[in-house]
Amino acid sequence: MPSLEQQYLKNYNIKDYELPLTTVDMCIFSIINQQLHVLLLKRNSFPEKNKRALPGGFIDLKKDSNIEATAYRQLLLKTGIQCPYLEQVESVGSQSRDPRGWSLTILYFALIDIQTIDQKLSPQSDWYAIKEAQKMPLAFDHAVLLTKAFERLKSKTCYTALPIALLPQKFTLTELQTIFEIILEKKLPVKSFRLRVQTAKVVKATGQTKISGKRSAQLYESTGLTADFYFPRPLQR
Amino acid sequence: MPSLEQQYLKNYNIKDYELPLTTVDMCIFSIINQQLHVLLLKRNSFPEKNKRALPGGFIDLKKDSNIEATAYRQLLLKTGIQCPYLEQVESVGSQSRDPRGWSLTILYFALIDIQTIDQKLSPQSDWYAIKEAQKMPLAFDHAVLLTKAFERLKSKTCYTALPIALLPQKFTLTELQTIFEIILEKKLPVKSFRLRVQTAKVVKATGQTKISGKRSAQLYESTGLTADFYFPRPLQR
DNA sequence: AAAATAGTGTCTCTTAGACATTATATA
DNA sequence: TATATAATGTCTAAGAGACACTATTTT
Repeated sequence: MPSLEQQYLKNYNIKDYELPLTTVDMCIFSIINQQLHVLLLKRNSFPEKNKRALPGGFIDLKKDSNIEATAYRQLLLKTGIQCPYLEQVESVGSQSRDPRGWSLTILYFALIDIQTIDQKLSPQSDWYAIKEAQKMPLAFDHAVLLTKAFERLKSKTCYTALPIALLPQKFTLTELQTIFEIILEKKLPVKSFRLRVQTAKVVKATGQTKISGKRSAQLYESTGLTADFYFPRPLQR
Repeated sequence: MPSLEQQYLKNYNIKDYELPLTTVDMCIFSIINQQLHVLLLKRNSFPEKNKRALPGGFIDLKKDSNIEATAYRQLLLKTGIQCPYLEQVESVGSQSRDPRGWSLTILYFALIDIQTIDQKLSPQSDWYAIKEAQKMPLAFDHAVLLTKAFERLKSKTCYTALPIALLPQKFTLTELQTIFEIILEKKLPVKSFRLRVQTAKVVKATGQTKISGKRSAQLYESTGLTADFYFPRPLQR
């Protein structure tokens, strides 16, 4: 004989309740040509057909065992890459953000190094410089989402070494500093930047050097402490 | 003649898609008897009947125009209060967290001063000290949610003046420091704490004093900068 | 006066930021 | 050798943390 709880669950029907349309949207950031870029897709179906949108889509209750799985699936689908830095930003939901009805999106951002993926993007997707993307009329409330994700990235750049995820495995400290400067949209003092990352042990020298411009530079790599390391003092905004 | 997009929306039926069960759950924090407490409800229906759970519930697509509205509605329903500090923590969703099916919750935390509400709680709800609550077998994954919310509170206590929201409008600096110490579970140096909050201008003296113990103390109040102010240097964890 | 709580003085240490200087590679 | 880029030296300022000290109230 089934328990009361088993009976309850047997009779429970999800379709009896009205639920919000739930999606996962992603800001995939990468540095291209010394500028922060974001991946946008041109929508080829209604609603908001032909407008640019953040990559994303519905949670697939069959395929995705949790929301992060949805995010990784979308990322793989759109960029062909498997394991970048992924972070949940926040969830935005309202009656009005999608004409199809009450809808909710869980916003993530990803940091990738575009050089390390040779995968060709779908013809619908393209990289846009943040500043350009923020001027374009994006689908739904994606302009707001983009700003939220960008703000989070800027904010975390002030107190973590997160931007390392935007570089190839080996990089020079000048390259790293440049990435920080691109994100924060301001110059940083060389000496204290180097002291900061080196005393924090978020990078270690590889012994190798890189000859790109004039004098060759030391190549560094992440120590792997990046994800959870917080600098003792944040950079000024 | 309707446009193609209008036709698409007319034929669009939400019920054609499988959607996650979406709820908003809340950690309502308050200081009682010099300890951080959280409001828990005893569930009186399946599933997880009779277990303690965080207050929360389904988004009401008719009543709630956005997710924050759901959070405020739940808060009013459970505590009778209207305008405390409310912050979204994160969203957690998976196949397995609820026996009814794929479910998603958007987790918020609220900070209230229990003294300022004379509202009686429903007989199902009760305050538990964090340490006690973390030892109890909570419904669903609410133990994990509780820990996430507590972690966020601790973390923000290190670089903002957020705990002010746990106090009545007027308070002494010693009271404020005590709240910080309760949350961070460690003693703080008196001199630098006072310097910190005063130079940051997150509190201002009211001119009034409070006679509670021996020597009377100055009463301060929030300057309202609390929400977005970040101290230039975080407290150590 | 004693005790308890409120509040200040002063020192050290760390680290961001400013700015000058040196080092090393290429052309 | 000139030049550009890489990297270091040295100083200042701000603020956290430690610890000793003073102030004010009640009993």
